[in-house]
Amino acid sequence: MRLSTRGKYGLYAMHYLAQHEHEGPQSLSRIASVGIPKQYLEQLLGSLRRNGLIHSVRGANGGYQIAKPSEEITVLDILDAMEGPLALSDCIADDRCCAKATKCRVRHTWERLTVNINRELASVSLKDML
Amino acid sequence: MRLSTRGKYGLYAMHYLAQHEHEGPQSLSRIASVGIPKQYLEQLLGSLRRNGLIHSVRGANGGYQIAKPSEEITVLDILDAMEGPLALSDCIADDRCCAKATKCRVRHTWERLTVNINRELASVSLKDML
DNA sequence: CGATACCATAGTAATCTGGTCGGGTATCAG
DNA sequence: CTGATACCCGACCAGATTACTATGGTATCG
Repeated sequence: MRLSTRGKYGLYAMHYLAQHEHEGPQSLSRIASVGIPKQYLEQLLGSLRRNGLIHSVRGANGGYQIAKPSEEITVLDILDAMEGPLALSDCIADDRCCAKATKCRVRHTWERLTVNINRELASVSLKDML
Repeated sequence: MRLSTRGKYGLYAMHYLAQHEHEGPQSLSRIASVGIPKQYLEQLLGSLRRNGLIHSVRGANGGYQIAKPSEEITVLDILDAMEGPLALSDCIADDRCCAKATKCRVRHTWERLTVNINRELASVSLKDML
């Protein structure tokens, strides 16, 4: 169970944007300078934007900014945006999968663990990372 | 960030074996009856065995048994065996990756989260799942 | 109007996933 | 001893995902 580079890059990018929270829009090139391939990062920022975590300014002198104060953005928000929600294969995401769902102890266990892990991820904000 | 079927099947299989802890070796076919493709499961049981979570008995009337009492086997043990350890891409697993490692706040954050998530996974034993 | 910089889609090589297949080897029953 | 049972192991394979790259478009500033 490992985090993809999408998640890693997402965290790096958001960390950079939080550092420059009040300095106006930061261009793609600036953000990429922390060590992320530019064109790939462009896609990732698109995901972050569509999930409401950042907003963008087009045109010359444009760039990206975080959409909320850094203490209101959590690691969970970022990872969910970059990799989709934490789930046990398709089973937990889809209620119908396990016919004997209510009797499925494994599933029940995994649901509890998922809640706890998500709480853990939600307990760290961007601001905490600075 | 989702768990693969390897992890799911691993949990199912270990749960089955824990249920039949003192009933002698359980054959591959028996275990597979919970809904896992037989030949695929055979591979997965190999991983569990090489990680010391189960042991096998060859020959007629052979099969698999858990190698330790069910209260000594945790969900973390099983997921680590099936999917490898939780890591942030290759960065956390490999100390040399991040040149400015000590200054890398993102990495530090992720290390703390990893420890907490692992603790969470280690807090549930097979016995708890029964 | 043209340089800057975001937006969107498509392609792509490498890797991973979720299997299947075939041929071993160990053990027990008769 | 022999055959049936059942684990062991490596190879193979189609399809999905990952991590990019490429190209062309659109908005905005000066």
